[in-house]
Amino acid sequence: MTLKNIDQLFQASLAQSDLSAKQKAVLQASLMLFAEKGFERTTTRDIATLAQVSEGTVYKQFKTKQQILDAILQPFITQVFPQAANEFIAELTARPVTSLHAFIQFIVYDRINFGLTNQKQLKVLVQQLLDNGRLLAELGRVFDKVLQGPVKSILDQLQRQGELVNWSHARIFRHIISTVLGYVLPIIILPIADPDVEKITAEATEFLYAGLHQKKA
Amino acid sequence: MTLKNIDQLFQASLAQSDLSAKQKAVLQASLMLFAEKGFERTTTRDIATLAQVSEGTVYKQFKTKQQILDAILQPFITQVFPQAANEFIAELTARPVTSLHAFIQFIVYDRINFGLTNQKQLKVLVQQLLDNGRLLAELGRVFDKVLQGPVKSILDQLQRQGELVNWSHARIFRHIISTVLGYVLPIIILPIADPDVEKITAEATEFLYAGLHQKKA
Amino acid sequence: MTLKNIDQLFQASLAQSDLSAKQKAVLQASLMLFAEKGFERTTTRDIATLAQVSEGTVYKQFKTKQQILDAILQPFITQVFPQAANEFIAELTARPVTSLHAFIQFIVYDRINFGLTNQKQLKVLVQQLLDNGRLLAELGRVFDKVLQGPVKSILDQLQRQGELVNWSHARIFRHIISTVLGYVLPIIILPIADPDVEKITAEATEFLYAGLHQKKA
Amino acid sequence: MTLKNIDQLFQASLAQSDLSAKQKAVLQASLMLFAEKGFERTTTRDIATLAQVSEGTVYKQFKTKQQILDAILQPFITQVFPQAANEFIAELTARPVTSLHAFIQFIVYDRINFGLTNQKQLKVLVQQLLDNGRLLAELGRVFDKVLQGPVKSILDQLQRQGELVNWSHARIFRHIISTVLGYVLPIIILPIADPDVEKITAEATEFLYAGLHQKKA
DNA sequence: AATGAATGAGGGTTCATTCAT
DNA sequence: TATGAATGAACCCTCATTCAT
Repeated sequence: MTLKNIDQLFQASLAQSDLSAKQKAVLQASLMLFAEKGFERTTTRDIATLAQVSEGTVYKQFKTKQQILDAILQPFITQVFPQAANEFIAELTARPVTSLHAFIQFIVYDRINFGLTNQKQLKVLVQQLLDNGRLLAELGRVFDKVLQGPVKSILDQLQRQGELVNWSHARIFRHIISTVLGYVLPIIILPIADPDVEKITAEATEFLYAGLHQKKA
Repeated sequence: MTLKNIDQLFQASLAQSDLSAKQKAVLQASLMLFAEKGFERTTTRDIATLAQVSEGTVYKQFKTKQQILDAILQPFITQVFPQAANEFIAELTARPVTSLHAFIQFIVYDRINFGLTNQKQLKVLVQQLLDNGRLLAELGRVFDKVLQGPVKSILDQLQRQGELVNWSHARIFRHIISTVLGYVLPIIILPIADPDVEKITAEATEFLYAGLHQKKA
Repeated sequence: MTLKNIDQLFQASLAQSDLSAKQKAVLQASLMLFAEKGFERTTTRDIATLAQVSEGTVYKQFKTKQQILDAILQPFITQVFPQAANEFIAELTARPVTSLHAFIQFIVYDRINFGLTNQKQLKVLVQQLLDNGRLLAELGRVFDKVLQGPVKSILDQLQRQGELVNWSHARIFRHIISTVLGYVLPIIILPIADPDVEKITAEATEFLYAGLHQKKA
Repeated sequence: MTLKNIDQLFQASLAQSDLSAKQKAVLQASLMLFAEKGFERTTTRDIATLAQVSEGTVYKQFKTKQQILDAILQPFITQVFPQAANEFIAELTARPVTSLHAFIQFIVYDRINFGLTNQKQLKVLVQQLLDNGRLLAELGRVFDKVLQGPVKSILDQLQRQGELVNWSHARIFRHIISTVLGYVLPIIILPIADPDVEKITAEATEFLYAGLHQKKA
């Protein structure tokens, strides 16, 4: 069974770390608070309180508040995102790609759900990405990796079939991502209560398909 | 002569305000510092020093540090963006819309330049948008307004001509914006030294045109 | 009129500094507390309270607690001790040196009084000298300077008269200092209530005279 | 074979105590660290680490950090110093006292060597003596005791022979100690690399002999 | 007995904000 | 009006001490 939720992936990542239960609670609480109020406005006392732990315990494992943030971000880069990518790839390869439209529809639906399921976590990440170029760079590397595996062969196949425009895979990905984010980010930021996922998916898919499919000569 | 630079618009906005020269210097300095280091990491002493003003003076006009931020953000909403929108509209109406492709090309080129010219200011804004939903909402209202004026008639015309897909203007705008941001935001965040504006414009235009033009029956 | 009291010299040193009244109060309070409880056991809150000042004010002038200590020690080196040395020299030159015995008697009496009058200040200094070799080195330089001026001519003269042993002035000084400290330091550390200055002076003088005067062939 | 080194005496003192090996390691490590960085700047974690012991173990025997210091200081008072004194006395009695000059020369040479061999330990002690008057008082009692045994008879004999001035033994001792410390303490504090023991001994002996021997009528 | 994770009071320091001059 | 010294709450972090295992 696949995990579609960053929380679960984050838990799993924590589970296989050598941190004690309390240290994990610290990271957990930090994630919540950083998402809610931002890094700067979260105090170490807040963290300790929410984690039901003393302030001293917070600093047992992590030397500084910044290291807590790093400890949260690092698994995102090295674990959560690759893992999410892998599962995404797994689902992709599980089903035979019948057409470009089906492919786009799947991706859009999958990623929109992913985004909406993990609103809180994405918010922290986006905030940090803004003054942490390194983070974005590493995230870029994850995308590159995704673009190598089965995605590459699917795109190649679709291009060979003359269904998909002959652009670089990176460019195609950029368009897909920005279109999806065009729907997801506003929802994350304002928070919109009940987004109509079906409608969103339909709209994004329709636009992307039109933009990416090969026009017949 | 038109202003393409937020700085100039911001100056102009300040000029017609009833703030003293020192208060303007405070806002100016605050903008610089908030962009550079973020709101939280900027101290009122930093601001006073850069503005060549005493800390007391900073608090003469603004009751709190937060009010300084508001004072910067408010003109963005009420002045800078509408002004930018108006100029954008003015340029748009100045030239007769010959075709959807030309229209898209113009918008994309114009907005990409706008974005790249104002990287610093946009960074502050994006940062604030993340934990200030109200800001995004107001920004949305500005967009709505832009979508009423000449843009509306242009889009209507293009749709009547059968060139532009029959989607809502808001949706069309969303696709344009997200596609442009897909190129601009990475440049703002990492900072990429010399972006190839021509290539970016060509790619975004090509994709948007394909995605938005009406397929003949 | 001469100042025999480090407190007064310290005040005078403060008076001609550009520190505000509150900053001076901070240094004053720090001196008291460092003497009483030691540097480490004195908190910045203690200092603020005794100085009748907020903790923020303590840090207006001095960036760290250590800098407060430095600010106290530095004038000791550059002002208080040279000043004390100068006054000592002045008194020395004021009276014609009639004999080695009178010379020793005067020095011993003067320095013992100096030490007993400034017990508290000396205690801070001695404590700091222990883990601040630089301080001792600079103090050494002050002694060197004292050994140049009129003291030099007096010792030279006494040696030429065949009254004083033909040792280096530094060595002679070392013996004088250690003998005086042999009486003064125990009083400073335990604190002995009412030291018999007359008796102490007599004993130290008798011993030093015996040790330092030239035995006739 | 005699022990001239406080370390060895301290070891011996530990050996006959009922402390476990780990507790001894704690005291050992504490001594090292207190000497190096001072009591306040030494953390219990430092001690535990150097002693290769857990922090819990440190607190098994000693209720507080202060008790560790006490546990170190107490043997100095009750064991190390008396032991050192006894050995000093033993050596003294082993050789017949031929003259005042030989007596002084022996003491000076012996104590200067003692001081230079145990620089680190003396530094801790001196530091503690400064804000621990009780310690100095007890040290005084040790001196008193030394002044009772064979030293007393030697001094008596020298005084009867008309070689040694007729001052109280305490006073004579004070002069000897302060003269020796006048050479030893500066070496301990700055640390001077290679002190010329021969020269120091010669100088101190010469001065003390002149100061203490009986002038013929 | 030994461990070391956990505690929490308190330390030095910062900084938004106030106010006497 | 403008200043910047002064304030003090609150921050991040340390460390002596405790206690479950």
